[in-house]
Amino acid sequence: MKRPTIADIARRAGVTKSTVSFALNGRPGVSEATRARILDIAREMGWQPSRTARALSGGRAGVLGLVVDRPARTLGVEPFYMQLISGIEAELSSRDTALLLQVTDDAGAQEATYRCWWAERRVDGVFLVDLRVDDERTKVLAELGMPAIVVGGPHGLGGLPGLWNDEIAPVRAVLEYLVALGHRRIARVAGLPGLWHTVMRDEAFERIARELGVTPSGGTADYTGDAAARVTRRLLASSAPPTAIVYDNDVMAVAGLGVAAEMNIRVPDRLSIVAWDDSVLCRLVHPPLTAVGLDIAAYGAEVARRLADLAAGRPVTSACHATAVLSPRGSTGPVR
Amino acid sequence: MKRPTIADIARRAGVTKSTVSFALNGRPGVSEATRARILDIAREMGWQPSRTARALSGGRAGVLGLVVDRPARTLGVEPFYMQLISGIEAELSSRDTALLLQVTDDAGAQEATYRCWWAERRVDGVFLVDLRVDDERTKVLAELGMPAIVVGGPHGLGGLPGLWNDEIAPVRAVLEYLVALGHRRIARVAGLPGLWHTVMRDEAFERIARELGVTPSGGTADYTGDAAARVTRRLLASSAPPTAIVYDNDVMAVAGLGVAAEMNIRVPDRLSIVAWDDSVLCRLVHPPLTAVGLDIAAYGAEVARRLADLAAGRPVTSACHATAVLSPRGSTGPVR
DNA sequence: CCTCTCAGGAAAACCGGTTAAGTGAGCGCC
DNA sequence: GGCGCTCACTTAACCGGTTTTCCTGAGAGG
Repeated sequence: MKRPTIADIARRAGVTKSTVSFALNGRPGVSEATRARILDIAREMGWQPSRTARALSGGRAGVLGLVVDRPARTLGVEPFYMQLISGIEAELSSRDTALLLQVTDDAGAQEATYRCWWAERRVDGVFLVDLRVDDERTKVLAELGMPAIVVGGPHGLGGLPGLWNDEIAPVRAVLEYLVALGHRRIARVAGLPGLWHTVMRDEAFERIARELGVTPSGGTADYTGDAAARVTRRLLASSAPPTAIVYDNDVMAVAGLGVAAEMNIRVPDRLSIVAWDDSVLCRLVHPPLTAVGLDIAAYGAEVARRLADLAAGRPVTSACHATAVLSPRGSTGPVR
Repeated sequence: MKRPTIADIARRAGVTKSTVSFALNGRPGVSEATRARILDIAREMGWQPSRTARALSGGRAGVLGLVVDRPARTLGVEPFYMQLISGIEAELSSRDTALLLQVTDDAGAQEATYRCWWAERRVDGVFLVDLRVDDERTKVLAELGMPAIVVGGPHGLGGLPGLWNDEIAPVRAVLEYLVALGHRRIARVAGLPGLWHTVMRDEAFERIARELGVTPSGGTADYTGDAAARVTRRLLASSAPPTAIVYDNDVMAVAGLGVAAEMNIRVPDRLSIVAWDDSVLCRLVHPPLTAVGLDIAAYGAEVARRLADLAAGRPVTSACHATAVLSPRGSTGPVR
């Protein structure tokens, strides 16, 4: 009960392997009658092409890779990646391409993973996420000549194409919204320093805040609730505490809300909270969090589309994908 | 600048491909001197075996598959899967095996995916998660003769080995804990009906509650915050509302906490909340949630180990992996 | 000195496809 | 009638490994 191969089909059809291959792939050089007969036999025998054989012969693995290096615990609770992955998946599955996932705790191992995957021809290309400023990985990928797309990063990094989102406009939207509510002391709890979008937002926040006559303050955390809680406690315990805090992801914002509850600071009466990375998490808590978000699954799909094109040899340009929009909910209100 | 193949090594070493293959795989039939020379050359040329070639020749893909069919939005916020995946990953990467992931919204497509993967020899085996009672998938897998392990299900399903956790003892632990705090009206918000562990917990909850003289109540939700919130509102609005609610996952428990806040019901003063599936999410909110949990990453690693063994042809038995433990935190307290 | 044995390595088949090159029949055209 | 052309298909090489079979030469033993 072995699975059928094209050789089996060829034998049954009384032709050769190559004819079968041509017929099954819809290429010219086979008469319609023969083609129909071959297709019938293939269907009847339940033939499916062997991925590995195709990959070996065609030189393409039909697999794209994604390395995520955040500790498992952090990763689990942060919706961003799962949404991105599911968006990528949706696009790839329609293209008959698979996603190879690697979850690491070690940033250094990532480069090694890329080298290994490429050397083994295990993947046709990779998604580069969590781009840092002066990211070494872009150089490695460029050097390897490995198709790669920078998810959330600018163009021109080692010549790799990127797909990013507008990080400036949402910062302005959030600040103008808070200012309109009367807030003048606004803090920002930033995510991992060194990440490209963190730097972008930091810079925009500082600049636009001053422009709007707001006193910016803030701190840095690593996207975990614990770190965000520490920063939030410090901010709220200061002599001139902020009346609004903007968090760089949803997890930290929820943690901030928890700290407010713990300190008996009512939200939004005495403190407004805004989350980046809108997700169900924001609507899970009470009050629901005002958040800046976009359709991450759609973003993932677009990124996947571009990387697939790139891996297939088609040229891909860099682009800005979308601008996150602000969804006001219960966690923000006029300053007392 | 092509990557080196064993043929290149053979040419440089003045031997044949087969000798190189034997040398590189540590098989007998090659003199130590020749072996050392070949290994040197291979290292110098930066040779890496081609996955696809190995897979084609050896008949093994070096890939294990996981199909998760929950909508992207739900999945993203639920830490369980990411932790499981990262545990699986950790184990597999040390075995030089990859994880193929498919995220579906459609339960029906899952069976097709298995068939396709197996026909294309894309994977050597699959993880079967979210086991339902009378699950059709076990039959399909058994029929295909595809190595598979049931994650969180009993033994004997179509002969597939399983690795599950003790679902009974934690139910007893939670109920005894709540009873000791004086609770007599305890509700349970169950997860997706039809899932094996939901049924197990339902049954255990009912039985042990009666045994302890507790009036059980409850409802069913689909693991989403929205559904859990609806059920919670109904429970709390009833004439004899529960003094404690046990939720089948962390996301629903957080939603329940939100509903309590929205209804001005103080936790734990007037309502105690217990979450299954402990995760950072439980410690993110205020008060932090009392939860029943276990090391899911370790569970994933053990499951991966077993499936890898199975795919390699080694016999694997079913087993109970662990018993979740109760971590009391701020969301539970003595009944008023 | 002849044979037997066996290690070390060569040759070739194989896995399941793709693809370039070759072949023979049928046909139109001058 | 011969030439060239196209069509439909065959032959054979190739992808990069693994594995089986076969060959050769050296050393041991009688």
